[in-house]
Amino acid sequence: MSREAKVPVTIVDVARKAGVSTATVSRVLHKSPKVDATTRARVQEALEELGYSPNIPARSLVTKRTRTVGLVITTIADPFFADIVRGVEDVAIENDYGVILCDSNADPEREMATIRLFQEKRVDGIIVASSRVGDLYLGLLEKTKVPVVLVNNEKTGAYVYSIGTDDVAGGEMATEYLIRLGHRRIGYIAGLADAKSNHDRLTGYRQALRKHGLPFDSSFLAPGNARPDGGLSGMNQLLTNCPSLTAVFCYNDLTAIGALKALRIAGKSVPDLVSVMGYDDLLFAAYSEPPLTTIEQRKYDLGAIAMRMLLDLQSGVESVSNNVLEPRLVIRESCSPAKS
Amino acid sequence: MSREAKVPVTIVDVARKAGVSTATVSRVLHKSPKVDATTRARVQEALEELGYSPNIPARSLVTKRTRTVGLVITTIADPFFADIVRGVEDVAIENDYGVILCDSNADPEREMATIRLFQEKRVDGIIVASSRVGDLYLGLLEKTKVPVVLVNNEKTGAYVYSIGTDDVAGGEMATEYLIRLGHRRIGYIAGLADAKSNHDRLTGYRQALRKHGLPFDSSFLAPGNARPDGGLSGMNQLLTNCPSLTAVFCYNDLTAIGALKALRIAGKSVPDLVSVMGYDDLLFAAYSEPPLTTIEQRKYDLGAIAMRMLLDLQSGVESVSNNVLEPRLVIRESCSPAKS
DNA sequence: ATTGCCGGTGTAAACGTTTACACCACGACC
DNA sequence: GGTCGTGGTGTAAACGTTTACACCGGCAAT
Repeated sequence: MSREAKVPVTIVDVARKAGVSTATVSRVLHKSPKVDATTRARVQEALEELGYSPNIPARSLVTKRTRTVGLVITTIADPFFADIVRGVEDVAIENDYGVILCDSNADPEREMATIRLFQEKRVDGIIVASSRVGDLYLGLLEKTKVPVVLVNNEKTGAYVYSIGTDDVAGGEMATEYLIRLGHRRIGYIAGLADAKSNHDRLTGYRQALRKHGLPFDSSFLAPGNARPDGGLSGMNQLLTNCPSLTAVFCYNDLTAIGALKALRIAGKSVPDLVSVMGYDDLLFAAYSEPPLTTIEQRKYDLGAIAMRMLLDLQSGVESVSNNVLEPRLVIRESCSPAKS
Repeated sequence: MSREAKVPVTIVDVARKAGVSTATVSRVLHKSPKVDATTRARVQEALEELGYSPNIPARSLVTKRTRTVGLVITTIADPFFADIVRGVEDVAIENDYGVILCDSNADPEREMATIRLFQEKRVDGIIVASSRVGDLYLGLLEKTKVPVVLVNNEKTGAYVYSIGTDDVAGGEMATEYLIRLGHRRIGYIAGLADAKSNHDRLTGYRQALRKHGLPFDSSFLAPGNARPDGGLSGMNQLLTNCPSLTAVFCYNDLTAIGALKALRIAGKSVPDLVSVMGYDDLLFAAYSEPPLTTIEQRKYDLGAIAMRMLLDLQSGVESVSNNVLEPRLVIRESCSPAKS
């Protein structure tokens, strides 16, 4: 306003202006009770007038807290991770934390660069939603003691916590629904082979089969890559190898839209000739043709809870180390009773 | 290895171990040429053995550079922004920069919190891909002198630079293609009303109409929100108000998939009865039913270039202040010649 | 009236770097 | 044999905070 703010206003400028020491300024900044009301007011005013903005890096130097967390995900291009990011961020910003994002793209070199960056920036915690990587990080945290929370990838170890969806339950739920609809020959199009979530969903699938006395046939399995193109090629493979399939469970919704496209090209109508089940319940699942029956994960909550765990860890609250959220079946139109 | 690293290894630990001063250690860290080869080797070794990791916040205190940029986007849930984020990040990490991400969600309160956070963290630059917000930021940067680059939202001002797609060309290109296919009554489903990109695309649409001597009819315009639900309701409105439309240009692909769904529900087949044009060329545009004809934006490059501009600004290179990328028409199957 | 306590405040050290400046030894030049 | 670089190194101040500790003055208790 009247006062023209010199670019970097420091605590000593404020102190001088208010006629107090820097210690006192610092105290009012931290709402310490041990400062007289009138002094506080005077400082408050100086703060305003000068347009003071605390220098967090400087503060970090002495407090050893940066109010920053690192978040590494497989790829932001997958809307599933986008929602996780939203969750993390919302609770971070509520608590005046910043989030440094890195998508690893499953590139090991990139991952190492990310770790190094997080270390050098002295982040207060790390959230890893990149299932492939989990293991790599164990080394890091042993040394740096920075708390890590893993999303959808529980692991054990000191300073390691996790939050995830019960993917075996999800896989079972999906498969069981298909079985209930009368399907007997059900395929599975996989995600990234080394992802825990892929492994778990497949386990759920096999569990459901067993539970209903259905044989497991490994030729019903097709590889995928958690992306539409993988769903497309996986479905094509299934179509040529096992034309008798009447339903297919896809690792995720992205895979499913690829499968849908393959089916469309092959002229097999969905769900009349083959039923398609997704996983994740992404936004567009409701908009595909036909709308996708899928398993909902609480993506946003996965992120929000992960961040909250980190916050608790900061403040010394010892939170549970392994959290799991239940998946939920969302019925739309891509699955129908098997023709007998 | 043999040496057990004490958790926070500082430059003085290294100096002691190598028998040199901290200044020398700092010099080898920065590859200063003015250090003897044998000394350098000795320091190098100490560095390794101690597992030293520089403390960036501490460094920032003296250099006044944090190697961090702030990125604010409308919402990470829109894959368009996800790609921008990827672009920013890729070039950031290549240059050892960190990116603090914030999605504003078009919430003004949230936006202010974001700005404050960026300020306090003393970011070296800010990238704004949240068109609505641009203006808000002008105030901030006047004071802090931190360089800002705006994506798809050029503005003028000191310290403000921009990179964007030529949206009026894009809008014109889209509309013109429909006109060439013989369409005469073409609707437009809008995005966020106050977004520059929405305004520009609409301008392009009107320009194409005028160019081909077609009248502009404001009842052919429907509101949207840049999301599928807005596309759905916008299309429904068009369907009831102007049943004679044979084509519709959508603000973006997300809007288009909503429109596609509305059309499907109404039993109007695409593209036979009505042609649908999108914008952005998101990944799933190739997977929708029918595959979407759309205008491609170089989303990734938008982000990458923005980050590069910031980097140039840091190093004093005076880069051009207003960059624009050309859009491109991607023909798939959602548009066909008008039935006469 | 002395003592003790305590609310309120200031002093100064510490955090981990970078860097201007001073210094030293040594060889080259005159 | 001085003088002058000059390559290599160390010293110490600075960056903006927080916080342990000391200090002071006044009030209550004795």
